[in-house]
Amino acid sequence: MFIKSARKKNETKPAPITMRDVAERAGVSQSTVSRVLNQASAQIPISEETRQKVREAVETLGYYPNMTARSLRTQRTHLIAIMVADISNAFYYSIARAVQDFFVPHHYDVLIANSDHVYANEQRFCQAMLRRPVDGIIMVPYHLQTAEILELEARTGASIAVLGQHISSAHFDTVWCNDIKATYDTVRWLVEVKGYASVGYLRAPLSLPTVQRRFDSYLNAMHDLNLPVEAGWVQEGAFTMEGGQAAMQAMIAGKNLPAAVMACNDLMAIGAINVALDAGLRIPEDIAIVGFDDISLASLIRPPLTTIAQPPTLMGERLAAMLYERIEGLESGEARHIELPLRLIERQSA
Amino acid sequence: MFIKSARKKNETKPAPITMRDVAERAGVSQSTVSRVLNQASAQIPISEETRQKVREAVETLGYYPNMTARSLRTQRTHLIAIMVADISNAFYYSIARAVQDFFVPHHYDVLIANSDHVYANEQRFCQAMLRRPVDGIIMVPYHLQTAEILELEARTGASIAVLGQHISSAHFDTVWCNDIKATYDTVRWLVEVKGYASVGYLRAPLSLPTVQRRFDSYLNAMHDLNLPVEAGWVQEGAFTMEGGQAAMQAMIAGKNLPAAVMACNDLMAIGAINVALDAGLRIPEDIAIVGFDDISLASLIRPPLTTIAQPPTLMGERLAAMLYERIEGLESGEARHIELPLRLIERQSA
DNA sequence: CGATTAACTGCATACGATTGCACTACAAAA
DNA sequence: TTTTGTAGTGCAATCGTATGCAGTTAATCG
Repeated sequence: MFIKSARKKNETKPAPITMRDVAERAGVSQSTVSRVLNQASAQIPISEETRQKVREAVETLGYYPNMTARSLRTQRTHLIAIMVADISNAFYYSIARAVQDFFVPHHYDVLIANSDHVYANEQRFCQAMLRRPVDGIIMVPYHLQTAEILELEARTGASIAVLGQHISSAHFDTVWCNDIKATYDTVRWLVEVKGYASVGYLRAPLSLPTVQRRFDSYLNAMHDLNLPVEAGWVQEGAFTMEGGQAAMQAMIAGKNLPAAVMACNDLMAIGAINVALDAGLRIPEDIAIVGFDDISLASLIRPPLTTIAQPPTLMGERLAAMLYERIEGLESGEARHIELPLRLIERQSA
Repeated sequence: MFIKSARKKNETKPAPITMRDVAERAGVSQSTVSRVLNQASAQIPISEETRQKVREAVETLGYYPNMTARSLRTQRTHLIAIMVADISNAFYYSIARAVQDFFVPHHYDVLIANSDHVYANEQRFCQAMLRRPVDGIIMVPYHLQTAEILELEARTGASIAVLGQHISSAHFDTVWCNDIKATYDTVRWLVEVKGYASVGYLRAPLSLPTVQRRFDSYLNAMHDLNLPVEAGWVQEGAFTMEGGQAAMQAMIAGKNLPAAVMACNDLMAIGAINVALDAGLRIPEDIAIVGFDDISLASLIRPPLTTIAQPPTLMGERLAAMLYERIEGLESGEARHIELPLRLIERQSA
C-alpha cells in the first residue's frame, strides 16, 4: 500500500487530483463520482444528497477529469486533427480558424499539422494519426490518393473529411470547388470579354495535382480559343510569393510577354505583380494578372488583384460541421460531396 | 477469456492492433515487445533472435503504439499546446509555424488555440489544459497575470514558456521585446530626425496591457519633446484592420490631423493607410504612418509601411527551444528571460 | 409477516501501454 | 556436485476513468 505522496520519485510533476481523491473527500466510491459527473446519472439514479456531496468535493478540490484516462477507457479522445499545406498561408489559416471556431465550443481540441505540399509530410501525418488516436481528421491532401485515405480511416477508426477535387469516396465527406471550370471560364473571359489578345500562365510544379488540373484547363481554353501558347508564356515557380517573383522575372527576361497572365494562386500572382511593377510595367495596361484564392491580401495590394475567390472559411465550416455529425453519430448515411462556389472577383489587375 | 473479435459491440471502430497482438504473433510476452520497442532494451538485455521476431511481427501487423495508453502510463503526452490571440494574424501564425517546425521533428504534436485577446478565452484555455495533460505550453497572454500562469504550471505540471513583457517569474522561461523603448524612440525619431511637427496615436482598447504600455510610452515621448497632444490626435479602434480604418476615419472627421501617426500594430496602420488614401491624402506628405510588428503585408502595400519589426519566427523558435529543454530535462536552472531585438524598418509611409 | 421490487451504491475489470521484480536456464567458479 | 552469476523472459501492478454486475437497504405488495 502506497501513500499518495510516496510517488515523488519524479520530483517535477505534482500529484494530480484524481477521482479517487474526490471520492474519498465526499465519502463515496470512485464509481459514484464518475456517475455523478457523467450524464450516466440520468440512467442510474443517484440521490440528490450524494450528488451534492460529490459536487462539493469536486469544487473544493478543483478537480478536472483527466482526458487521457478517459480516452483510454472510452476510445474517444475529443481531439480533431487538421492537416493543411501551410498554416501561414491565408487560404489555409482561414480554413483552420473556421474549424477551430466550430469545434472549440463543442469542447474538442484541435491539432494542426503542415504538409508544405510535400508527399512525405502527408504520409508522416497519417502515421502520426496511427499513433495518436483522434476522433476526427480534416485534411487538404495534395498527393494522398483515395486509397491511402481509406486505409487511414480503416486503421484509425477516425471520421475523416477532405477538401479536394481529386478525392472522392463513399466512405468520407468531401468539400470541393470546380477549379477546372473556373480556370477555363476565366481564360475565355480574359480574351472574349476583356479583349486581351494572349494569355500566359504562372504555374507551380506539375507534380501537384491541383496545378496539373488548372494548367490543363488553361491549355484547353487556349486551344478552344484557337490561340497559340508561345515560348515564355508559361513559367514555373514555387507555390509561394517568391515562386511568383521568379516566374515573372523569367517571363520578363524572355522579352515576349503575353497580354495577360493567370497564376496558380494569389501568392504567386502577387509576387508577379511586384516584380512587374518594379520592372516598370503598368498593370493591367502592359500586362494583366489574375490570381486564384482571393486571400485578404489580394484586395490590399496595389493594384488590387483580380482573382478567383475560394471561400475558405465556408469550406472550413462545412468540413467541420460534417465531421462533427459523423463523430457524434448524428449522420450515418453515405458520404456527402459538397461543391462550393468559385467566383471571379474583378478588381483592377485585369 | 474473450476472443478479440468478441469486442465488436461497437461496430464502427475497427479492433486496433495492440501490443498483445504483436506479442502473440511473435510468440513472446507483451512486456518483451515493449522492451524491444523502447530504448529500455539498452538496459535490459534481449537476444537478437527475439528482437527479430518482434520486429517482424510489428512489421507484418503494421503495429503502432497507442499514445493514449502510453501517456497514461508514463505521464508524458508528447503534446504541446500553444495559445495565441488569432492564428489568422501574421504575427501569430508565424510564431505558431515556428513552434510547429521545431517540435514536429521531435515527434510532438501541436495543439493550437485562439484567445482573440479575450480574457475569458485565456481562462478557458487554462481549463482545457487542466483536463488534457500536455507536456508543454506556449502562450501569448494578454490578460493572464503571472500568478494565474504559476497556478497553471503547478496544477498541470506542464512546462511553460511565455511571450510577453508584463509576465515574469523565476518559474518559467520568457521571451520579450522592449516595446516601451521602441515606441519612445520612434516618436522621437519621427520628430527629431524626420522633422514631423506632431505625432498622433491609433490605439486599441487600453484594457489590453500591451496597448496601455505602448500608449504610455508615446505620451512620455511627447511630453519629453515638449509637444502637446491635441484633441483628435489619439483615436481608438479594435486591434484589427477594421479598427484602424475606423480610427483613421474618426481622425479625419476631426479635421485636425497630426503630421504623423503611430499605430498599435500593422493591421491598424494598414487600415488607416487605406482610409487615408481613399480620402485623398498623400502618404507621407499629408500624413505619415508608422506601424508595429512588420508583418509580411507591411512591405507589400503601397506605400510600403514604415514599422517597428518584431521577429515572430525567432520568438517562436526561442520559445520552442527553451520549452523543449525544460520538457526533456536538458535544462533545469532558473528561468531565462530573453530580450529579442526590435528594429525600426524605414520604408515609405514615414 | 415474508417476499418482491425499487433505489442507490460499491466492487472489480478493462482500456493499452510501462516497469519493478521474480524466475528459469545455463555457464563458470568453488 | 553445489554455489554463484548472468542473460533473457514473463508476471503482475499501475496510470485514471467508465461501467456491468452484485449487493444493501428500505419500501411495497400479497
